[in-house]
Amino acid sequence: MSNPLLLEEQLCFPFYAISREITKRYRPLLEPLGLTYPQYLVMLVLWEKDQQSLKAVGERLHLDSGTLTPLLKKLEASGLIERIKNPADERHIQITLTEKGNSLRNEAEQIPLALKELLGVSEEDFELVKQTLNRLTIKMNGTD
Amino acid sequence: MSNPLLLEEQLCFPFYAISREITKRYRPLLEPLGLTYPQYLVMLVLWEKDQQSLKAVGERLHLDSGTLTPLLKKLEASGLIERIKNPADERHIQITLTEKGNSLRNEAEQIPLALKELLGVSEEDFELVKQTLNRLTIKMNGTD
DNA sequence: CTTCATTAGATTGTATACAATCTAATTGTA
DNA sequence: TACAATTAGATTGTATACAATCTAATGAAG
Repeated sequence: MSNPLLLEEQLCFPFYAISREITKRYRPLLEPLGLTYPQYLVMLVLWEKDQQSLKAVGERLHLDSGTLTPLLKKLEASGLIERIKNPADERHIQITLTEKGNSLRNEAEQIPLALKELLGVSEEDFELVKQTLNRLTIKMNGTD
Repeated sequence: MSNPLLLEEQLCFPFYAISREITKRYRPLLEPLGLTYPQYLVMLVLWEKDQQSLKAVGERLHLDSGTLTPLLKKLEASGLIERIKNPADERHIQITLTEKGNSLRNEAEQIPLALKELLGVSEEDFELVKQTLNRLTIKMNGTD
């Protein structure tokens, strides 16, 4: 029986390491767009569906207001989004893409393919990993 | 052809989300030991092999001095490690476990199993994911 | 022996994460 | 209608990450 405290035995570590590695490889692709990786994720969510509340975006990305409030303010300062209180319920803010935020989508469209090439992962591996992770996510959520 | 900018189409996002979710689930297990998750990883590395330089630990965890210096100072403040300049080459610091740091290992030994149960991942899934990720790591490193 | 390049850590500045708390707005209910 | 509970965001405080820069120590070449 091997040492259960070996780094390689932990499921956690590969996720931690790979996640950071991927983020790092996004950087040069996102820099021309003026986005960080979490900011890019927020933009993805908004490009899918404009005009969402902070809470809705947060649920999609599993991020709370402590993370999103400053991040959204930065995107607002960059002129990509607007944060407007919902008149119907002033507790909500509506996050809306600006013209600039919308058109940034065109440039972003090249990123997924460019990243795949940067990672050097084959299409089969890509699909295998995606499916494996989806299974894992479902299982993990099941214990919530 | 589906939208390549869909969040679910990104390989990146599951890693990002799962990695943070796992870290979150470690928290209640590590809190009694007075460790954060990255601090726990450093301790794992030191329990494997005591007396390493910051650089060696960093290479194992893919972390640089910008992250490790403050983290190691916290572990030192907790009395778990010592940071001593190597007399043979004063550019290196030797990171050494204290008595307390060594004995913490006994309490840590229960954590991997406890986490597995917390995640609710079957042994087969656990192995499948581990192998899939190892393959991916190799591929990714291949492009370095 | 000196000087220049290299190396290991430390430091600085920016950007997340996230628990905990706070505040204002809304809702449920006696 | 009052008023407690709930809810959405904002704020605060702590702990990473990491690029970029700095510093001190070592090594290499002339």
